[in-house]
Amino acid sequence: MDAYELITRNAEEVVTDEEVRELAAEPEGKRVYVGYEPSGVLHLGHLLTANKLIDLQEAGMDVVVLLADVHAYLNGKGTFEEIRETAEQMRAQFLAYGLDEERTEFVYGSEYQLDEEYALDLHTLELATTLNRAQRAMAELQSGEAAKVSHVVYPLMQALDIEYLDLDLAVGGLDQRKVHMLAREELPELGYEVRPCLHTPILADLTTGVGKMSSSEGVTISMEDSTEEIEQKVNSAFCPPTRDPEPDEDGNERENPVLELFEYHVFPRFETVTVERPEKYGGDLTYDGYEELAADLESGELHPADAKSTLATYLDELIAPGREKLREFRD
RNA sequence: CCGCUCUUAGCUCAGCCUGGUAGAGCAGCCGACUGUAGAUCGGCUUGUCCCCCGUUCAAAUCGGGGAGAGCGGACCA
Repeated sequence: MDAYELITRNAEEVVTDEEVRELAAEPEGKRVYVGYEPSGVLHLGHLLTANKLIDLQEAGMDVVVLLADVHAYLNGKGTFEEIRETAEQMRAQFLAYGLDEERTEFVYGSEYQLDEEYALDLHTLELATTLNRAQRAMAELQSGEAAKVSHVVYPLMQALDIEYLDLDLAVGGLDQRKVHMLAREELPELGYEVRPCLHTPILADLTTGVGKMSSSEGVTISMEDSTEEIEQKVNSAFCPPTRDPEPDEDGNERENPVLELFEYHVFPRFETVTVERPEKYGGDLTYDGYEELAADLESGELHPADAKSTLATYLDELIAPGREKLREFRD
């Protein structure tokens, strides 16, 4: 797989393709980042961008993981001390998951976001950005929460981070799109360079296949799940024998979350996938890629129940090391 | 600074006027049917009624005080 392919595989979009191709031509030493608001436990959403970071490391790039403690503070996530604690746990889980410790730089936002120069740039950005624009870019509010000034400052800081971390590429879930577009538009106004960005898909909700999987509602598989919990959650997932399910009664688009997890979590990390199946149902199956597996699910060759038990096994293997780390923190 | 409104199950809310310690829908859980899930059918669970004080035999309900949230006005002009 060449660098460009490695960098862009499983990406929902890159902005712009030309700029990313340029990076791919000479990936060695380029700095890329994802910012995470510290939370104690990583879930599959976090791990999706982590998969991309692993790809980028493999392509030769240097990875910066921003542990966004100031952002968490702005979002009302507690005191700095509490946020630090969860950030440390997060860091340990990322390393356990498979980020290369040698090529990963973990940075706390507070290391530079409180500097005078940063603050002045932030105010310049505030001056240049309409409330409406900032509001559209800000992170989703929890239901019932009222928008605060902190919430609109939040995305502006994300934009500045791209400059201050001296990055060549910004990575995030598709929900970060508006922030990145804001950054591309406003950074030049401050005399800074425009950087390309890359967005991963947003996984569908496990039980319904609708919308996005989130930790605040619905079912999420996370680093703290036991083998049994993973089996149980995967087994209760929505899984019609198709990769393109019909919309639900309310007309909402639905995905097949089981296939999504194979595509975005299992196959990127495993060369081959073996489905263990009783002789009664045809015996074991082996897949080298997502397409074959998806095709077999659609044709009926692979039954959803077997797909699920296999998925649970592989997810458990991915999660086990992080689960171990979390246990250490809690003892 | 002033005024108005709201606070009841995980969520959205009804009940309050005319006191008798609580309900609906959705969600959730369990079972049936499917070799998964969903859909369908059957069953079940859930509460410091925001807090404190008072009136009363009895307060979610009436009175007083307080807290939190939302909205509006005024000031700046």
